[in-house]
Amino acid sequence: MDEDNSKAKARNYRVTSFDVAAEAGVSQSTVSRALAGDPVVSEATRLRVAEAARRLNYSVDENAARLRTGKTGTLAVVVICRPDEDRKDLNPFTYSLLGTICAAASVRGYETLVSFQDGPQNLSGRYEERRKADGLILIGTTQNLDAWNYYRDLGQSGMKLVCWGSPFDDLEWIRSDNHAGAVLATDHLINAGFRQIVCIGSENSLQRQFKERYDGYCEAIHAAGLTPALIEIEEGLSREEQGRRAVRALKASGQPFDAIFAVCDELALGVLRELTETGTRIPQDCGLIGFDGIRASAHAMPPLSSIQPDFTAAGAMLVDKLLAVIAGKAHEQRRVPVSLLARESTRRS
Amino acid sequence: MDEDNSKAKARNYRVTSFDVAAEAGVSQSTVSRALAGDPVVSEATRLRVAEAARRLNYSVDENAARLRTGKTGTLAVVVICRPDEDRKDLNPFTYSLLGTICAAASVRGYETLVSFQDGPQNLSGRYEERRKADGLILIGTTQNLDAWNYYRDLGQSGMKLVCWGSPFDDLEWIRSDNHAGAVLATDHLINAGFRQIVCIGSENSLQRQFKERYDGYCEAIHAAGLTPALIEIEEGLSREEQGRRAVRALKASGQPFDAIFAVCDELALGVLRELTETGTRIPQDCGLIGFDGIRASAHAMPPLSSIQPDFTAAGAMLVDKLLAVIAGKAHEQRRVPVSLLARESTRRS
DNA sequence: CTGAAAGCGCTTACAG
DNA sequence: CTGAAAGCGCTTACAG
Repeated sequence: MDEDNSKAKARNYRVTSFDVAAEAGVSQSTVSRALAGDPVVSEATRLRVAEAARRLNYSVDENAARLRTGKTGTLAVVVICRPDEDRKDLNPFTYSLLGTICAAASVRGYETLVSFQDGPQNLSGRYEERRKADGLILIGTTQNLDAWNYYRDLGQSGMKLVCWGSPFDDLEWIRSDNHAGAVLATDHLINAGFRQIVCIGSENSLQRQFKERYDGYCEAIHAAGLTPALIEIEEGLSREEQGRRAVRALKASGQPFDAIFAVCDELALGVLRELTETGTRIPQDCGLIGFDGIRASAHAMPPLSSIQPDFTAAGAMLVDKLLAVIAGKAHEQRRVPVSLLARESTRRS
Repeated sequence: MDEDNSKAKARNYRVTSFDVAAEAGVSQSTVSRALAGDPVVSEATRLRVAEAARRLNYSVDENAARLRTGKTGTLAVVVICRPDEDRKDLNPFTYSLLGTICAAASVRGYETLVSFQDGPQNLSGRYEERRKADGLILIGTTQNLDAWNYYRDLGQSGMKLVCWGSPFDDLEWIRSDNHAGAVLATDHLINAGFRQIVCIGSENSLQRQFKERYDGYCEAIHAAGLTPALIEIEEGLSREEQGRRAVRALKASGQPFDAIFAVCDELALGVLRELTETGTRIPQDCGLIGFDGIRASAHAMPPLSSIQPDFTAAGAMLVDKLLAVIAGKAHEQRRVPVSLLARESTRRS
């Protein structure tokens, strides 16, 4: 501890560009230009400065640079949580997206300031005003409407903001190609030989993607000359519980079914559990496919077929759209391509 | 788009503390003090300034404040990935930890700068030098040794750094109470009536926690008058594949077993899959418990018993230890408490 | 309790 | 190609 203290004191003096300038025998402005890679400085000088900086273990103070340039080189990522939700229990889909956003930002030379927000005392998106970030990416649950209204207002007032799957059309958004994905899922069931395919999902949810997926399902069902059927999920429950209850409602309805398309994986996991526990075997008695491609669906028994968005593309598109908004340019891309993950739960033997 | 442009131009002029000063009829220094809540300013003045700031929609430019104070109010969180690993496929345990770290930092008034790092071109922890963060929290896989060596060097050279489950003792670390957790898991199996309990794990892995868990297992086994047995996992594979192969090795060995303690959940999921596919029923033919409490284990069929660290405590301890390191204070806590998640995979009926 | 002034460490016109 | 100087927007001794 004591040695550390003396070390800490030695580090208290900060090496600045003036020190490097003295060391290299040039002016401070030249140091700044050389280190920034300004092509106007001669190669010889650039090397001399770089060498001096290395010797002194110098790094640019990016706070000072930012103050001068007005740019932060940082993007804020806000993850909206349910008010009562533990931070560790977030939807894994959200976490995957967070990972690819940070990766995409990094590749483009930006840092990412991440925060998890839920209640009103917790909502704060004024990163631009406080000069902490150049713009903001919003992801997370659509079920926290207060939070989305807060950010909608900020978006209206000119804040640079893009989001994943917004419940509102007046924000800049990116989403999975839900329609195409639902067609893919439904066609997959049809091709496997299933005929009485029920959709467990919603026409009215704030989750716009649920409606989009239901529409895609209907289109594929009609194209095959079959009849669509929807079990609407109950609001205000966990996805797993919604899935369980939808199965009970389906069974109680007497409606015949040989396969289920659940509009998200967490729903599908509840469906799977309820069916299995009540003696319906997957896929022998009932085929099942979800949507989102979360890891848990691969670990389910049997492994659950799903539709997976290209997460890497999703992160890149969110970052690129935000950078376009910041630059005041147009950015038309909105839909992330999806693909089929065919696993055992849809294998008709 | 055109309306937005004019708006953007109008916002181009930045409101500063001087503008607020003029509006409130006080000096700029008073504005700074009033907004910082300095108790020396009179209540009347403070209110007048706050009102003026609100009218002008003013926010402190935190870059400027930081330049002046030398503090960033930011903690860097670096997630170490495997070099070949997709950002979206990270261990869910890591993501849960990331969530609770960000939450704990936020409660303590700090922002979190998050980055995912893998290869050498990608490693950069010099947040302090560049004045981007006051310190760094390191989490993620222990399997990327290059990355850990890089950060070990930074830690040695005085950087403020704490990590989760370091492979090195000379860094400041926090870990689950692995010994107690393993005892909990093993006693749980013993109490359920299992007697031939095999551990699938490692004595030599860089993952120190694997050894700690194995030791806890041995202690509980010996205390019950039973005989321990370890199947050592093979290096360089995915955890799931390691689990599968360990089961094959176990079966090939002819060693009798009626339960398995897998030292992490991802391993346990591979074990579960291999056993189920080869006709061994869980828990009727073999009990199974993992460690880490990841979500996928709850969704497995049957749901997998596990040992769960208190993630909220883990995030808080990491942040508190880092803040202690930054302040030059001692912080003794290192072990995160764990608890048993008893599910079907250990239910002996 | 309040104000005038210095200075944090850069970048970037402006000269040469 | 390089240097001297201004200034980004704050906080905080120093006076009063």
